[in-house]
Amino acid sequence: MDTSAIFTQEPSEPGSVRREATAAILAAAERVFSRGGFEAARMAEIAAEAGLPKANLHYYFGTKERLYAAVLEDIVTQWLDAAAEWIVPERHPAEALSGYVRAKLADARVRPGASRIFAGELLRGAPLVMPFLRGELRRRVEAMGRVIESWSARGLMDKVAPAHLFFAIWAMTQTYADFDVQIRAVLGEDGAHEDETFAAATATVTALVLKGCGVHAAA
Amino acid sequence: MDTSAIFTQEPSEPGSVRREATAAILAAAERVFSRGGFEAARMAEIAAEAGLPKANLHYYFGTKERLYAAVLEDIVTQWLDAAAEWIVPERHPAEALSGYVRAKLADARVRPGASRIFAGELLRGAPLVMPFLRGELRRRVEAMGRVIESWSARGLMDKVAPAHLFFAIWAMTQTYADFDVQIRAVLGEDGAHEDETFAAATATVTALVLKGCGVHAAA
DNA sequence: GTCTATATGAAGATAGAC
DNA sequence: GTCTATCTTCATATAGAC
Repeated sequence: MDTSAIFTQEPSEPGSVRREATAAILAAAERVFSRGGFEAARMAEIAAEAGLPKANLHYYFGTKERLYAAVLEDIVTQWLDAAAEWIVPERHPAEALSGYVRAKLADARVRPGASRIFAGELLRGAPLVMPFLRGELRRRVEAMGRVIESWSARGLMDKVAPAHLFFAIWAMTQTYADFDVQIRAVLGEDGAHEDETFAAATATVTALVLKGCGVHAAA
Repeated sequence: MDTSAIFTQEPSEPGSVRREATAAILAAAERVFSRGGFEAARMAEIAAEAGLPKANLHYYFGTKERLYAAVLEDIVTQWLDAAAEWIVPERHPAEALSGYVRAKLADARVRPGASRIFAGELLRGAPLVMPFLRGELRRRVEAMGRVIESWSARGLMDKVAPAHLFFAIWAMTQTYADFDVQIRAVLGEDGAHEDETFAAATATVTALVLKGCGVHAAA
């Protein structure tokens, strides 16, 4: 073991302890909140997973609700990027929609907890994310809706109700994270067939969206 | 007011008080559990909505968990009937799938609380409905899957992964109950355009399913 | 800045009168 | 069978030593 790092180490960059602690707390909180939502989560459990005393959580975040809000903020921020990357007028709808579906399904698989926390927040009536839903999300859906309409106008796909198409895509993809337990139970999974399940899900959802919207194969 | 009913009334049919009380408790419990799931629900709140003292809930149902289980049982029982009515080999898939989608969307609109309670239970990891998922539901999906495959074999629709098709249908329809708050926020609803929203949802989901599965119009 | 030990309040459950 | 009053438990939050 190289112990020289002790000597070459910076004399504690300001906020480095804070940054590591808050990062550990946020990661632990995402895991715990994803299991049973806000109410079921216990501050003591989050503290234990973060490897810190319970009092530190209150020191850094004040209340349970503010910690939960910080986790939600994290999730929502990353949420919008995938859509902005794929749903752009320059792409052909075949590429855009299949790419978006694939990205959403991959995210549901890699980071199911984030989707579940968001789902739980909506089920509760969205007390905390309501401003986001009515503001930023609504504007994004309107903008993406105009992209869809431009594709329809160019004859690249059928006319559809754009917002409802997004509701459908979100529902079909996020169900693999949110209701994962149901899917495993019905398919009788022991975890061994994960790759086939993912492939079948991708094929099914992509086909429903592309053929369902009458998207012509890209030239 | 006709007070003669006091005299003509039966001398209290056995169990009628019990039946009315348990029905009131179950109805109140479904409303309260649908708002924030098991953990967030308060026995005092259910009692208040049922118009009964809190102790009566414990008298009739023992614990909060058993009351919750009774509500879930109610929901799950009604759950399977719609599927059994529509997904049968005698029907043409165009009629069967569109009828099933319409029934699920109508249910999501009329009884959104039931869908939300089930969603919350799945999000928690399905501690109580797991036996149902692995047993009855799994068998039903397998049976309905054979119906789908028979339609494909007869050339009435494309070959699809039947279980994933059902996951997609459930997701797209139940999202209108579970994430109702998000849909209203994005569409900017004040409750005035409910009928148009329902019509657009039905049209969009039906088109995605029928065209997505390559179902030919019924002869 | 960090953590132990404790206060405070709330919710599920029950004892016991009616 | 019904309900009031109370017990018990436990989770959030904080006070105060280090």
